Amino acid sequence: MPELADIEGMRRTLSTQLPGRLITEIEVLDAAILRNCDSVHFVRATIGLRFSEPARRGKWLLLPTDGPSLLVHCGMTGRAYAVDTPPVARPDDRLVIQLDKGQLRYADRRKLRGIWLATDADAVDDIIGPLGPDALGMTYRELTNVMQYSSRRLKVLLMDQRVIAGLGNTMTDEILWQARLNPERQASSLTVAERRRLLQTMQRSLRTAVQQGHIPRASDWLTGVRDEPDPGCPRCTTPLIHGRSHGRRTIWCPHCQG
DNA sequence: GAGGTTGTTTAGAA
DNA sequence: CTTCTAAACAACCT
Repeated sequence: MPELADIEGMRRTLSTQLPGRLITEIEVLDAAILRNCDSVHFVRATIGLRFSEPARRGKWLLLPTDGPSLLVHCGMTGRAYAVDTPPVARPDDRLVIQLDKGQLRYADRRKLRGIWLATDADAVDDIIGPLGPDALGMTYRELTNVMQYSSRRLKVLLMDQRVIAGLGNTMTDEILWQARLNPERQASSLTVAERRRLLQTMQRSLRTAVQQGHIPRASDWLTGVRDEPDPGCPRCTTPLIHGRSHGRRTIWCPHCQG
Protein backbone atom coordinates (compact mmCIF):
# COMPACT_ATOMS: atom_id res chain seq x y z
CA MET A 1 0.00 0.00 0.00
CA PRO A 2 1.89 2.98 1.26
CA GLU A 3 4.15 5.25 -0.67
CA LEU A 4 3.75 8.97 -1.21
CA ALA A 5 0.66 8.67 -3.40
CA ASP A 6 -1.09 6.27 -1.03
CA ILE A 7 -0.34 8.41 2.01
CA GLU A 8 -1.39 11.54 0.16
CA GLY A 9 -4.64 9.79 -0.75
CA MET A 10 -5.28 9.00 2.92
CA ARG A 11 -4.42 12.56 3.93
CA ARG A 12 -6.74 14.04 1.32
CA THR A 13 -9.65 11.84 2.36
CA LEU A 14 -9.06 12.39 6.08
CA SER A 15 -8.88 16.15 5.55
CA THR A 16 -12.56 16.06 4.57
CA GLN A 17 -13.50 13.97 7.62
CA LEU A 18 -11.21 14.74 10.54
CA PRO A 19 -10.89 18.49 11.18
CA GLY A 20 -13.12 19.50 14.11
CA ARG A 21 -13.80 15.94 15.28
CA LEU A 22 -13.44 15.23 18.99
CA ILE A 23 -11.79 12.07 20.36
CA THR A 24 -14.24 10.49 22.79
CA GLU A 25 -12.86 6.98 23.27
CA ILE A 26 -9.84 4.83 22.35
CA GLU A 27 -9.78 1.13 21.68
CA VAL A 28 -6.23 -0.25 21.50
CA LEU A 29 -6.61 -3.64 19.83
CA ASP A 30 -2.84 -4.19 19.57
CA ALA A 31 -0.53 -2.09 21.75
CA ALA A 32 2.48 -3.04 19.60
CA ILE A 33 1.59 -0.33 17.08
CA LEU A 34 2.00 2.39 19.72
CA ARG A 35 5.68 3.11 19.28
CA ASN A 36 6.60 5.65 21.93
CA CYS A 37 4.03 5.19 24.66
CA ASP A 38 1.92 2.49 26.29
CA SER A 39 -1.85 2.11 25.96
CA VAL A 40 -2.63 3.80 29.27
CA HIS A 41 -0.59 6.87 28.45
CA PHE A 42 -1.93 7.04 24.90
CA VAL A 43 -5.56 6.89 26.04
CA ARG A 44 -5.02 9.44 28.79
CA ALA A 45 -3.20 11.81 26.42
CA THR A 46 -5.65 11.68 23.51
CA ILE A 47 -9.21 11.55 24.87
CA GLY A 48 -10.75 15.01 24.61
CA LEU A 49 -8.46 16.19 21.81
CA ARG A 50 -9.93 17.80 18.71
CA PHE A 51 -8.38 17.04 15.31
CA SER A 52 -7.23 19.77 12.95
CA GLU A 53 -5.99 19.58 9.34
CA PRO A 54 -3.98 16.42 8.47
CA ALA A 55 -0.59 16.84 6.79
CA ARG A 56 2.01 14.67 5.11
CA ARG A 57 5.80 14.62 5.14
CA GLY A 58 7.24 12.05 2.78
CA LYS A 59 5.59 8.78 3.83
CA TRP A 60 4.57 10.17 7.24
CA LEU A 61 0.96 11.06 7.92
CA LEU A 62 0.62 13.81 10.53
CA LEU A 63 -2.65 14.10 12.42
CA PRO A 64 -2.45 17.29 14.49
CA THR A 65 -4.95 18.20 17.18
CA ASP A 66 -5.46 21.10 19.56
CA GLY A 67 -2.89 19.26 21.72
CA PRO A 68 -0.30 16.62 20.72
CA SER A 69 -0.06 15.23 17.18
CA LEU A 70 -0.49 11.64 16.11
CA LEU A 71 2.30 10.59 13.74
CA VAL A 72 1.39 7.64 11.53
CA HIS A 73 3.86 5.60 9.51
CA CYS A 74 2.17 2.78 7.65
CA GLY A 75 5.23 0.60 6.99
CA MET A 76 4.40 -1.81 4.20
CA THR A 77 0.84 -2.70 5.13
CA GLY A 78 -0.70 0.04 7.27
CA ARG A 79 -3.82 2.09 6.53
CA ALA A 80 -5.49 4.96 8.39
CA TYR A 81 -9.09 5.72 7.48
CA ALA A 82 -12.26 7.17 8.89
CA VAL A 83 -15.73 5.57 8.83
CA ASP A 84 -19.23 6.63 9.87
CA THR A 85 -20.19 3.26 11.27
CA PRO A 86 -17.95 0.46 12.61
CA PRO A 87 -17.03 -2.04 9.88
CA VAL A 88 -16.91 -5.81 10.34
CA ALA A 89 -13.93 -6.67 12.58
CA ARG A 90 -10.82 -7.87 10.78
CA PRO A 91 -7.64 -9.51 12.10
CA ASP A 92 -5.43 -6.59 11.07
CA ASP A 93 -7.42 -3.99 13.02
CA ARG A 94 -4.99 -2.38 15.49
CA LEU A 95 -6.54 0.84 16.80
CA VAL A 96 -10.00 2.40 16.88
CA ILE A 97 -10.36 6.05 17.77
CA GLN A 98 -13.98 6.81 18.53
CA LEU A 99 -14.97 10.33 17.49
CA ASP A 100 -17.98 12.47 18.35
CA LYS A 101 -19.09 11.47 14.87
CA GLY A 102 -17.69 8.28 13.33
CA GLN A 103 -14.36 6.53 13.91
CA LEU A 104 -10.74 6.89 12.88
CA ARG A 105 -9.22 3.42 12.43
CA TYR A 106 -5.72 2.06 11.89
CA ALA A 107 -5.26 -1.37 10.32
CA ASP A 108 -1.85 -2.94 9.69
CA ARG A 109 -1.17 -6.58 8.90
CA ARG A 110 2.58 -6.62 9.51
CA LYS A 111 3.06 -3.83 12.08
CA LEU A 112 6.49 -2.84 10.76
CA ARG A 113 5.90 0.76 11.86
CA GLY A 114 2.91 2.29 13.66
CA ILE A 115 1.78 5.37 15.58
CA TRP A 116 3.79 7.89 17.62
CA LEU A 117 2.51 10.61 19.92
CA ALA A 118 4.32 13.97 19.60
CA THR A 119 3.72 16.67 22.22
CA ASP A 120 5.06 19.58 20.16
CA ALA A 121 6.74 20.56 16.88
CA ASP A 122 10.21 19.65 18.15
CA ALA A 123 9.00 16.19 19.10
CA VAL A 124 7.53 15.80 15.61
CA ASP A 125 10.91 16.60 14.06
CA ASP A 126 12.73 14.28 16.45
CA ILE A 127 10.47 11.35 15.70
CA ILE A 128 10.38 11.83 11.93
CA GLY A 129 14.11 12.52 11.72
CA PRO A 130 15.89 14.14 8.80
CA LEU A 131 13.93 14.06 5.56
CA GLY A 132 14.97 15.29 2.13
CA PRO A 133 12.72 17.51 0.04
CA ASP A 134 9.34 15.98 -0.76
CA ALA A 135 9.40 14.13 -4.09
CA LEU A 136 6.13 15.80 -5.05
CA GLY A 137 7.12 19.31 -6.05
CA MET A 138 10.86 18.75 -6.00
CA THR A 139 12.80 21.31 -8.04
CA TYR A 140 15.58 20.74 -10.55
CA ARG A 141 18.00 22.56 -8.26
CA GLU A 142 17.14 20.23 -5.35
CA LEU A 143 17.50 17.14 -7.50
CA THR A 144 20.85 18.32 -8.84
CA ASN A 145 22.09 19.09 -5.34
CA VAL A 146 21.48 15.56 -4.12
CA MET A 147 22.62 13.80 -7.28
CA GLN A 148 25.57 15.55 -8.82
CA TYR A 149 28.27 14.41 -6.39
CA SER A 150 26.77 11.12 -5.22
CA SER A 151 28.52 7.94 -6.18
CA ARG A 152 25.55 5.89 -4.99
CA ARG A 153 23.40 4.00 -7.42
CA LEU A 154 20.41 5.83 -8.81
CA LYS A 155 17.66 3.69 -7.33
CA VAL A 156 19.19 3.47 -3.87
CA LEU A 157 19.66 7.24 -3.75
CA LEU A 158 16.11 8.00 -4.87
CA MET A 159 14.71 5.69 -2.19
CA ASP A 160 16.74 7.21 0.65
CA GLN A 161 14.22 9.27 2.63
CA ARG A 162 16.95 11.54 3.96
CA VAL A 163 17.75 12.47 0.36
CA ILE A 164 14.27 12.57 -1.19
CA ALA A 165 11.13 12.01 0.86
CA GLY A 166 8.25 9.88 -0.36
CA LEU A 167 9.54 7.49 -3.03
CA GLY A 168 9.15 3.77 -2.32
CA ASN A 169 10.24 0.64 -4.14
CA THR A 170 7.36 0.44 -6.60
CA MET A 171 7.28 4.10 -7.66
CA THR A 172 11.07 4.31 -7.93
CA ASP A 173 11.15 1.39 -10.37
CA GLU A 174 8.26 3.00 -12.24
CA ILE A 175 9.89 6.43 -12.53
CA LEU A 176 13.22 5.02 -13.68
CA TRP A 177 11.46 2.83 -16.25
CA GLN A 178 9.41 5.74 -17.59
CA ALA A 179 12.52 7.93 -17.71
CA ARG A 180 14.51 5.13 -19.40
CA LEU A 181 17.27 5.24 -16.80
CA ASN A 182 19.09 2.19 -15.48
CA PRO A 183 18.64 1.81 -11.70
CA GLU A 184 22.28 0.74 -11.30
CA ARG A 185 23.67 3.92 -12.84
CA GLN A 186 25.79 6.04 -10.57
CA ALA A 187 23.74 9.09 -9.61
CA SER A 188 26.52 11.54 -10.49
CA SER A 189 26.86 10.10 -14.00
CA LEU A 190 23.56 11.54 -15.23
CA THR A 191 23.74 14.32 -17.79
CA VAL A 192 21.76 17.51 -17.37
CA ALA A 193 19.28 16.25 -19.95
CA GLU A 194 18.88 12.96 -18.08
CA ARG A 195 18.32 14.72 -14.78
CA ARG A 196 15.72 16.97 -16.34
CA ARG A 197 14.01 13.90 -17.83
CA LEU A 198 14.08 12.17 -14.45
CA LEU A 199 12.55 15.17 -12.71
CA GLN A 200 9.84 15.62 -15.31
CA THR A 201 8.97 11.92 -15.24
CA MET A 202 8.93 11.89 -11.46
CA GLN A 203 6.56 14.85 -11.25
CA ARG A 204 4.26 13.64 -14.00
CA SER A 205 3.92 10.09 -12.64
CA LEU A 206 3.57 11.25 -9.04
CA ARG A 207 0.87 13.73 -10.00
CA THR A 208 -1.03 10.98 -11.81
CA ALA A 209 -0.68 8.65 -8.83
CA VAL A 210 -1.70 11.33 -6.33
CA GLN A 211 -4.74 12.21 -8.42
CA GLN A 212 -5.85 8.59 -8.21
CA GLY A 213 -5.05 8.43 -4.51
CA HIS A 214 -2.85 5.37 -4.99
CA ILE A 215 -0.17 4.01 -7.31
CA PRO A 216 -1.86 3.23 -10.65
CA ARG A 217 -1.72 -0.32 -11.95
CA ALA A 218 -2.18 0.60 -15.59
CA SER A 219 -1.20 -1.82 -18.36
CA ASP A 220 1.11 0.79 -19.89
CA TRP A 221 2.91 1.26 -16.58
CA LEU A 222 5.56 -1.01 -15.14
CA THR A 223 3.36 -1.29 -12.06
CA GLY A 224 0.74 -3.06 -14.17
CA VAL A 225 3.01 -6.00 -15.02
CA ARG A 226 5.64 -6.14 -12.27
CA ASP A 227 3.84 -8.78 -10.25
CA GLU A 228 3.16 -11.08 -13.18
CA PRO A 229 5.14 -14.31 -13.24
CA ASP A 230 7.14 -13.58 -16.41
CA PRO A 231 6.68 -9.90 -17.16
CA GLY A 232 7.66 -8.27 -20.43
CA CYS A 233 8.31 -4.57 -20.88
CA PRO A 234 5.00 -2.74 -21.52
CA ARG A 235 6.79 -0.64 -24.15
CA CYS A 236 8.92 -3.13 -26.11
CA THR A 237 7.90 -6.58 -24.69
CA THR A 238 11.54 -7.44 -23.88
CA PRO A 239 11.60 -9.75 -20.84
CA LEU A 240 12.21 -7.62 -17.75
CA ILE A 241 15.25 -8.08 -15.51
CA HIS A 242 14.72 -8.90 -11.84
CA GLY A 243 17.53 -7.64 -9.66
CA ARG A 244 18.13 -6.42 -6.17
CA SER A 245 19.17 -2.96 -4.99
CA HIS A 246 19.88 -2.39 -1.33
CA GLY A 247 18.07 -5.63 -0.57
CA ARG A 248 14.95 -4.55 -2.42
CA ARG A 249 13.37 -6.15 -5.45
CA THR A 250 14.24 -4.13 -8.55
CA ILE A 251 12.73 -4.56 -12.00
CA TRP A 252 13.88 -2.91 -15.20
CA CYS A 253 13.93 -3.34 -18.96
CA PRO A 254 17.37 -4.19 -20.35
CA HIS A 255 16.42 -2.72 -23.73
CA CYS A 256 14.78 0.59 -22.71
CA GLN A 257 16.99 1.16 -19.68
CA GLY A 258 20.17 -0.36 -21.12
C1' DG B 1 9.23 -25.78 5.29
C1' DA B 2 11.23 -22.20 2.09
C1' DG B 3 11.12 -18.03 0.02
C1' DG B 4 8.95 -13.84 -1.14
C1' DT B 5 6.83 -8.90 0.06
C1' DT B 6 4.73 -1.73 -1.07
C1' DG B 7 9.58 0.21 4.82
C1' DT B 8 13.20 1.39 7.99
C1' DT B 9 17.13 0.68 11.08
C1' DT B 10 21.28 -1.39 12.54
C1' DA B 11 25.78 -3.72 12.49
C1' DG B 12 29.48 -4.85 10.00
C1' DA B 13 32.09 -5.45 5.73
C1' DA B 14 34.40 -3.51 1.69
C1' DC C 1 34.77 8.81 4.91
C1' DT C 2 31.26 6.51 1.77
C1' DT C 3 28.79 2.72 0.12
C1' DC C 4 26.94 -1.78 0.27
C1' DT C 5 25.04 -6.10 2.41
C1' DA C 6 22.45 -8.84 5.43
C1' DA C 7 19.50 -9.21 9.07
C1' DA C 8 15.88 -7.81 12.03
C1' DC C 9 11.19 -6.29 12.92
C1' DA C 10 6.06 -9.11 11.79
C1' DA C 11 2.60 -11.55 9.31
C1' DC C 12 0.85 -13.39 5.52
C1' DC C 13 1.07 -15.50 0.79
C1' DT C 14 2.45 -18.97 -2.67
